Amino acid sequence: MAKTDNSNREVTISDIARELSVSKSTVSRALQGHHSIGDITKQAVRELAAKYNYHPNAIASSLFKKSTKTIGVIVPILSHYFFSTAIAGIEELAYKSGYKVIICQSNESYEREVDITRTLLSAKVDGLIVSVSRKTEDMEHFNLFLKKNIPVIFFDRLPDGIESSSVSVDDFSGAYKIVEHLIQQGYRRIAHFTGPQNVTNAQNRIRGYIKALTDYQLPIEEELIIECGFERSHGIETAENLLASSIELPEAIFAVCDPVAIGLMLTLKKHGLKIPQDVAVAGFNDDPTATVIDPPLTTVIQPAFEMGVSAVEILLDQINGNVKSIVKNVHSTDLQIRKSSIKS
Amino acid sequence: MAKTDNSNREVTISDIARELSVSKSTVSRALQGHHSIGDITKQAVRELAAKYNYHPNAIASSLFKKSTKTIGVIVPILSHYFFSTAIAGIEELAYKSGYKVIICQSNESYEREVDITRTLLSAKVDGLIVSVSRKTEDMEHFNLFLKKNIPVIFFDRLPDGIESSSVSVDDFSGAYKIVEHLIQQGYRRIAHFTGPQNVTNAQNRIRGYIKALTDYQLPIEEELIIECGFERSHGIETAENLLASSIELPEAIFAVCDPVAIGLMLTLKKHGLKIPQDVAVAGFNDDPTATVIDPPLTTVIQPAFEMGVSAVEILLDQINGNVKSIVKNVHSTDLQIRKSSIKS
DNA sequence: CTGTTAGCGCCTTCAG
DNA sequence: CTGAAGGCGCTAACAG
Repeated sequence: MAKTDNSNREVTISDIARELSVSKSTVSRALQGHHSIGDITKQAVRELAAKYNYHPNAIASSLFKKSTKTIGVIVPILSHYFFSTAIAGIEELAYKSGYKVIICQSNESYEREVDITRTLLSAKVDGLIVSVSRKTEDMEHFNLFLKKNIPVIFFDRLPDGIESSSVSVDDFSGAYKIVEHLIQQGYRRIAHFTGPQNVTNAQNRIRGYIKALTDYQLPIEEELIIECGFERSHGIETAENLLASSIELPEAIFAVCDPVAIGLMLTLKKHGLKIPQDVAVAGFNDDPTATVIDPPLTTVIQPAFEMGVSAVEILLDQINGNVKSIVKNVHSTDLQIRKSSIKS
Repeated sequence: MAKTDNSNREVTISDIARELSVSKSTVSRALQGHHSIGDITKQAVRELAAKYNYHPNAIASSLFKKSTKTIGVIVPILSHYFFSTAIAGIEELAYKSGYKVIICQSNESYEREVDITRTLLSAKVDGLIVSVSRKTEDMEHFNLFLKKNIPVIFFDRLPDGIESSSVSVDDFSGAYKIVEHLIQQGYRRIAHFTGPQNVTNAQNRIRGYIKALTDYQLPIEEELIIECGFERSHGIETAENLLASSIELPEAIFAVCDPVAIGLMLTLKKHGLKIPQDVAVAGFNDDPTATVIDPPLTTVIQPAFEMGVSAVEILLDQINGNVKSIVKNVHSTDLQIRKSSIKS
């Protein structure tokens, strides 16, 4: 118990070096299994490190190496199934690749998103994976990363006006396929509960919807394209408004995502309407609730977990300089037909 | 373009200092709004910092300050509603308090959990919030944090044999209340689909179940306490096994959590059984699916988001040394009675 | 009000 | 095969 015994200090390579009467460099090299270190030394260093519960200070190492082995992730909201599943995929590959994941939620606020990017820039993340908030129009805060050569991968919601890699699903064709399916079932007057219009995936789903109607020579009725949010509560609200309005009830409704479709179905059922007899419903996402509701919901499968994995794959390629060019990864979608859309 | 122009280097306080012909300390102080710096200097420094998109290197600062403003979070699986919602609460308060959150999922693997703690120890997180994997029996890896005076808060699933603060719900009384409700509805033969037994909350729910039966002088039938996992698939499997077995169908089933209850209900319905007429069902969690299934599921509300917030509150208190002693935060639960358990 | 100095813990040339 | 030295970017005494 010398007076230098600062009992509550972390053990460092210096401590180990001193005790073993070798230099810090030797310890450092031994710890990382450098070939040019004698086996006896290596062994001794490792034993002492284990004995003292030594854990390398990744902060110090990052400072030197200019790489934190950390990736930042920004999503609008963590508790949504799609996002939490995508993050599970992100974390999975990141973990296997030795990367840590810092997660942040923008709560759909532009200001918070900007603030988060500042924090992440300071944290010196090696890369960024983002699904932008629906309030975000200006993309300068992401450009800061690109200027500093920190790769940014956008997923699900892609921003306009910034050139960077992305992972998404083919929203257009997914929407097209599901609307086509409704048409083929014999539904003619098909409404669409759409998402906020500054979010690209919502735009693309509308386009798919319109294209399908057009291809099948059905009229596009403006009043049947109704703006809505992404949540169940928005689906309920929009459905209530529709039922209270003078608009004649459509034969089928394609909702921008499953939570909205679920809200819609609950509302229809509450009003005594039968699905699909009175109104057919289709969603997007294949949320776990889709198979729970009665009747089960027809939807488009969006591979959330795999999208997260893809985002990390692309990100690591860019971090490691394997790929310089911009990659636009578009996952294909699968139609999942269930009873909510089957004309009996 | 002097030859020292390393164009792709990050701007540091040294660069700003040089350009302004002041010392690094002055820049550092100006940036953090130190009172003893002249307004003109301060102004000049800030303008230049903004012009160069300067972002303080939090890594360097952490190295000096021995605090990373980062908290580590370990959960078994990210994509479960309870966990993703709890994490949303964690992130919310952490963000407001200037902390970053590193999330990791153990995938219910003990080895991975241990490995993650090593990474987090190296990352020098200021604190840890954990829901242990169901395979975890040995807690030494968490003791390492406590030995180094890094606070650890356990939530939801509390480990045996380690003294640390925790956030949980009163699983015992939640289970007691819901079983009592079933009894009061007139159900007598009540089964319980329980969770893995090395997880404390599952244990406590069993205890609540048994206590309620005992208090109402109903027999405890071993064959009606059936071990199950925490997922919908486990509920389906366990329900199928029960239906295929020689055990007489109970009047009501209390499932350890909503996903299991949902799996159970889907299976019962598939077999043409009516809920609650043939079998009543109750769950735990108030998952979003509970209000979607028909009939809506009676459950116990567990305030996931608030639990996350509480965990961070306690953690920050301990990090800041405000509270040294161990805090056991137990949230109370609320019974949410819906049609799945109402005797008609 | 500002500058000088000395690290935080680690890694990697460059010498032996 | 090993050691010495310097520095990553920032901060906080300690001096002016």
